[in-house]
Amino acid sequence: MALFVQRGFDETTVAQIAEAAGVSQMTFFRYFPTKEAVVFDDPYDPVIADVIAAQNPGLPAVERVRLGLLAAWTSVPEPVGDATRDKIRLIAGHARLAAGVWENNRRTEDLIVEALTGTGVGRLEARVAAGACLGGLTAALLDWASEPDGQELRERIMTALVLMGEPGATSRVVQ
Amino acid sequence: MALFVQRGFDETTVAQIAEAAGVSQMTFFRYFPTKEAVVFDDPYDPVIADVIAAQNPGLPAVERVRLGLLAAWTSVPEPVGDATRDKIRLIAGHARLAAGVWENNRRTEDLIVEALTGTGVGRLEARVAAGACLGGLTAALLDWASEPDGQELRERIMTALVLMGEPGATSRVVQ
DNA sequence: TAGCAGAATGTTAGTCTCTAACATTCCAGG
DNA sequence: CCTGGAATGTTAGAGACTAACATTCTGCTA
Repeated sequence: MALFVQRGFDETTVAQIAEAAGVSQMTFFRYFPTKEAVVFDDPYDPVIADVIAAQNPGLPAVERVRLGLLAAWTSVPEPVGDATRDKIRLIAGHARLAAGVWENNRRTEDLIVEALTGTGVGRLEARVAAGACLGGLTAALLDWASEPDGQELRERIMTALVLMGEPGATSRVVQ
Repeated sequence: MALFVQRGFDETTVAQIAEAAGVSQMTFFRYFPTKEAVVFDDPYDPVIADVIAAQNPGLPAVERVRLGLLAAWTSVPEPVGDATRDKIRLIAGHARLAAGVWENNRRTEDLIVEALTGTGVGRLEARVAAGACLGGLTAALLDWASEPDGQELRERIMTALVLMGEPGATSRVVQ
């Protein structure tokens, strides 16, 4: 990550990473399936599915996902150091990496879809709801990273999730 | 595209494509910057921005984007042949290509953001609105391709856009 | 019609990511 | 000590893409 931040993603070769780590190129690929994987090593969050499933089933699917994500983010502590910010900034400034975020989001999307269809929501509706909310969330994330100032990430995400809904609807969140 | 559909994207080499086209490998790269570019050669739609800008400025940004896209899709004729369906199916079944859709969506997202901020919407709000709506739309598109049956694409997209909004709000569309 | 300029295409050689097959070193337990 | 498995290394190669340079093709002019 240090090399990426310093010289850029494309400009850093796997050979250089391996050398900096005092290891052979082969060993690098045994730990990371691809060069991109170094950037996308986020732990995956199964809590999200549970929180979404817990939202009021009487609401439209989009609202349940939105309120669920909102609830999930309020309970998560702000773990954002410079490293995370650098990482997201790196991603935001690189079209190929930014697209790569979606390879990761897909797992989360599937998880959300599963949680929704399990409670009787139609498949298309579930997919659209998940895709829309993750789309808004990701846009906010990348937007946050592109800014020089240091506003809190969580606050920004919360704002984004609120912006996505009808005014006043946030009072229906189930923790 | 025929080779991709027949043997798969990863299994088809540029050398094979070039040979099938009766051309050298070098010439291939002079027409397509990357192998992926063969799949993503959609013409870009500047109409979208105009239609979105035309929506009622009193509504929240997400609603304006949503209703704008809805209006844009109703006016577009259904141009979906087998070729298009094959293409989308190919993308939907390949994680890397599916993520690549977002490299394309980015242009559209920027266009929408520009249209919104031009009428006084805040940048974050505009980005989130655009990201969310494109997220839902893309989810519907990929979901459509993954199905065996032949429901109309436009109908599917319309349904998706309606599902994203509050019930009854669609009456506010401005053509 | 000959010839010329520029566009299109080809050749060659190379870099870089990633894979596979096989060899080597390291380390814990018997 | 020594032995078996894990971690690491070496070598060779496929495949996407780039750069420098050579060649052919095409349309236009003298």
